[in-house]
Order: sequence, then C-alpha cells, then structure tokens
Amino acid sequence: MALAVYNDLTRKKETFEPIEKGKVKFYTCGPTVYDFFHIGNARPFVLFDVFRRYLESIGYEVTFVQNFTDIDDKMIRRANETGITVPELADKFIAEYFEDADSLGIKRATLHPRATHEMDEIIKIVSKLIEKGHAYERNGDVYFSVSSFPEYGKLSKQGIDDLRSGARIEVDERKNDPLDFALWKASKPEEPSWESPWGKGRPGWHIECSAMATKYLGNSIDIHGGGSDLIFPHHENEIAQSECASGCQFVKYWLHNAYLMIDKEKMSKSLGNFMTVRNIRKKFNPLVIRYFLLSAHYRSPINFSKEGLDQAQSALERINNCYTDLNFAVLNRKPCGKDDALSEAVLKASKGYTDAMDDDFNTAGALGCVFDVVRAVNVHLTENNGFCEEGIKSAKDFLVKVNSVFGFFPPESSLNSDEEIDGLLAERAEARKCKNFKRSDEIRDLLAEKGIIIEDTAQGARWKRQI
RNA sequence: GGCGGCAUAGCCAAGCGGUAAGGCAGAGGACUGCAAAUCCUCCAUCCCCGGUCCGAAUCCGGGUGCCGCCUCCA
Repeated sequence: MALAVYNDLTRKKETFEPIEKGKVKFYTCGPTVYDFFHIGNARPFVLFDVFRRYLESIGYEVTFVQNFTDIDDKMIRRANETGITVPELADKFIAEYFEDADSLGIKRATLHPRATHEMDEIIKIVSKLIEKGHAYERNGDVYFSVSSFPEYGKLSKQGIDDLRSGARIEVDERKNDPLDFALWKASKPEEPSWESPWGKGRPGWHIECSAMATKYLGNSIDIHGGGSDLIFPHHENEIAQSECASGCQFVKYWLHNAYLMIDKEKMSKSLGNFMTVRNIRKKFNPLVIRYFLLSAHYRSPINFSKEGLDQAQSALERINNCYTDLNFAVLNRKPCGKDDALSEAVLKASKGYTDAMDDDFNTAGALGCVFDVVRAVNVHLTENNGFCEEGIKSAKDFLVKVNSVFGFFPPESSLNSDEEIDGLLAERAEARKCKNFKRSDEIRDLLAEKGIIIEDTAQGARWKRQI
C-alpha cells in the first residue's frame, strides 16, 4: 500500500504523489513569537514533525519549512507592554520556542525563515498582485481584492456570498469589499516599519507565508500543514495571494490537525484556557507530552487532562522498559535457540505499522503495532534464559525504526552508565548476597530519591531514570 | 444562516461491510528477601430509532448530545 493522505482541498483521502519524484516540499505555519507556546500549539508542531520524519523514513527527501511570525499586532502590543523592542521580543521567544520544541523531540526544520527577514520577497509579491489587478492601494494600505479571484473559498468550501453574509467583520471604509484583506499595512508613527512603494509599513499576516513558501519551496508545494483554525481565513488567503501572483496551483495537499480541547472547549490563547508546554514540563517529561499528542489520530480532537498525561506516561514507560530490557538482555544473556513466534510477531507488526502510517498517518494505529512487539519481546525474554539473536535483532530494528519517526527515546542506547550509581549497585549486590536487606533497601531508597529506579533481574540489577 | 467534526469498555483510543487492535486503570495468579519490571487469566457488541445486505461499529435515512470554523487563534 502506498501512502495516502486526507486532502482538505478535495475532502478526500488521496494517494500521495509528490510534484517532483522522490522529493517533498513541505510548509507548515510556525508560531507567532510573542509568548511561550501552549500544548494546543504543540500539537501541529509535533504532528508535522512526525509526518516529515515518516516521509523521510520511507525514502523521500523532504524540504521542511516552518516560519516564525515575528511582526504583527500581538508582537507590537506585547513589546510595548514589556518595554522591549519587537526584535528583542522575537529573539527571546524564538529561543524559547526552540528550547521547548527541542525538548519535545521536534527536529529543526530545513529552514526557519522569519517574516521580518523577508521584506524584499513580501514587497515583491504585493507589487505583483497590484500589477496584475488583484490588489489595490489605499492611503498606504494595500488590500487584496477577493472578487478578483473567482476560486476564493475553495479550501473552506464557502462561496464568496456565503462568506459575506456570515461575515462578522466590521465594515471598513477603506476596503472595496468587506472580505478584502490587508497585504500591507501603513504603520503608525511609533510602530516598526519598512520602506515600501506605498510608504512605510509592515506586511499583513497572510502574505508572509505566501512569500516564504514561494521563495524557499517554489510556486507549487506538496504539503502545507497547520491547525484547522487556519483554514479560514489564513490558508484561504494564502491560496488567493499565491495563485494570483504565480498563476500556479499553490499547494497540492492541505493537511489540518484537529484541536486540542480542554474542558470540552478548544484550548486557545484568546480563551485563556491554555497550559504552556514550559509549564507542563515542570511535572511531566516532554516526551510524555509528545506521546500524548500522538496517541490519537491527527484529525480527531484530543482532550487535554492530567489523567491523559498520566496514561501517556505509563504507556511510554512500557515502551522504554522494553527497549531497555532488550538491550540489557543482549549484553547480559547468551544466545539461545530460535523463537519463530517472536520473529513472526515482529514481521506482522512491522507491516501493520507501515499500513497504519500509510493510511493518513494513523499514529494511534501504529502505536498498537508497537505494543504488539513490546509484548512479544517481553514474552520471549520471560520464557527464555537466553535470547534469540535473530528475533531480538529484528525487534530492535523495528523499535529503532519506529523511534526514528516517533522519537520516544534517545536512539544510541537506553543503557545507562554512571560511576557513582554503579558503585552503589555493587555495594547493594554485596549486601544482598549477605542477606543484609536493610542496607540493600537503603541504597534502593537513596537512589529512588534521585529518580533512579533499580530493578533486580536474574542477570543482576539494572537501573533507569524515572521518566 | 453557511461549512465542518465528534459519539467504541471505568479512562484513552484504533477499526470504516465479514463478526470489536492497543494502552491506562482494576481483579486474581506467577516470579521476587521485599519491591520494581515482566508474564498468565479476567474485564465492551460499538449514543438512539428505522432501513439496505447472507452479514453493519462500519453504508443509507431520521433523531439525540457535544464541539469547531465563518473575527486574532495551532
């Protein structure tokens, strides 16, 4: 089976065929860097990271672009409130973004362009839209003329008239049509501004993505991702701008993730019901958050709760334990006879994993296959004193392959080494030999306080860090 | 008003026409000096009502409930 993705443009699941064979041009909307991001924002970041990794794992060369919106009303307001400049604010929260994103195991994009570094490109595309009659200038503002693009609404499946009648936007005298949107905004005196043919100003929100996507990926890109709330107006407007400017189809596959909910409501900055990743990290390992976000299909809403994270933590521990046990067994046991049951289980799960991921990135289904292998490995390790080299190798290869996409544990080795801990373990082993269980338990408790968990096995004690 | 999503065990969650994956929690048992980890066993007929079909959680019609977008928003 080949990879199929649900395309919001056609509202159908389609076989994925990139424009250029073997290569994928992938753009996803990044954060506006005026604050820490919350776990709802983290959902697309993690999701599209996994999609990108999966595409790479099945052999595609992926150019992955994620922008930073570093100039807009919110940036200006926040900078004013905190008494720093907009660029300072942007630099700070780009750094904070990377700290959280790195902790979530999100790979750096191929490129992370910033809106304010792309003014030439933005001005170029706005000029072009004016030239081609798709935009008009009004006192330093430039607006896109929605009526000049008959296909407007094709992503959100809304006719222009429906949009007009449902519009809750205020009537703006400067616009020809209430649906027209700003490509360029004249700046007020104290605001950051850039020189342009229309005077000093700054770009509208939508135009930066069109400019950056086009500059780095070309007129037509394969995948554009983002949260469902961006479908309208953001992505609809991107399409209008890009397609009017280039005359080409802007995006082949539009992918949107469903929201993260809290108390049956969408988590959002404006509702104030958000939990930042930075904050959750104080209580949970960020990879637990990552697991949690991948435990449901990306087009289904997911409900945030402490219980949900607790469950994710236990599940993730089960996977990690298995990987640790497996590596421990290889180092401390002797090979034994073949175990066909193990090999077969891995083979079956491996196929199931691929089928699930090929089916519109069904991460939840894929995880089920991972646990099938976990169970098979555990059973094998329980039923044998040694280990089946072939079976264990295939299981390990599978787990490593999955991990290259899901990113649940450090790939090198899960086995820890630490002089101090190893010393205490040796002392404990000696104590246990002499049936000095008091001392033995003291050492275990001592390490437990440091988050080190000891497990006794037939091959001696091993330890791991609490997730 | 327009467009769209969701409803599967105590909780989370796959499945999308062939007789309910997986995880968490729980109960009992095994192993252990005690633990932990692990193993074994147990734990659902899929919101309701009709219909199509040999066969439906899966398709169609009608309900009920919840949510989202149409304004900044991942």
